[in-house]
Amino acid sequence: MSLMEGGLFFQRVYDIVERIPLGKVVTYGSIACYLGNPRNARMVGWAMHSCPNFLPWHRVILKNGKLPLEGLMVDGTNQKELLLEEGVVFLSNGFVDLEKCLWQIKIRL
DNA sequence: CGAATGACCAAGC
DNA sequence: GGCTTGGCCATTC
Repeated sequence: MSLMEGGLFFQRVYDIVERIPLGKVVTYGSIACYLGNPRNARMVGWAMHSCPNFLPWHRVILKNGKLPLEGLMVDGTNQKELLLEEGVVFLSNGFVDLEKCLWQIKIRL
């Protein structure tokens, strides 16, 4: 609310990201779709770029299961390491196993 | 207010 | 399987 109040969408995105269960992941497209605009995935990504550090930002990935910031260090660690600690399953190609770990958003606004 | 930006997505090669 | 192109639309400058 007080932080980055300029974007209403951003606030919505943060609200959802904050509720992602441990060991689960969500795609940018899913969030955008849940917010009403399936094509807003790009905006969701931008929202995450400015997301507060207390959010589980590492649980938000690309729709094909790939990590957006794979290899890059964020806050002392990388996204894959954080997900592995939570028990997220990775395939041999380095992508997240969406079949097992994709979280279907079932919360009410 | 017009132009640029972006941690995306789908389609095509 | 990977790289390129076009489209999308709220936020920023």
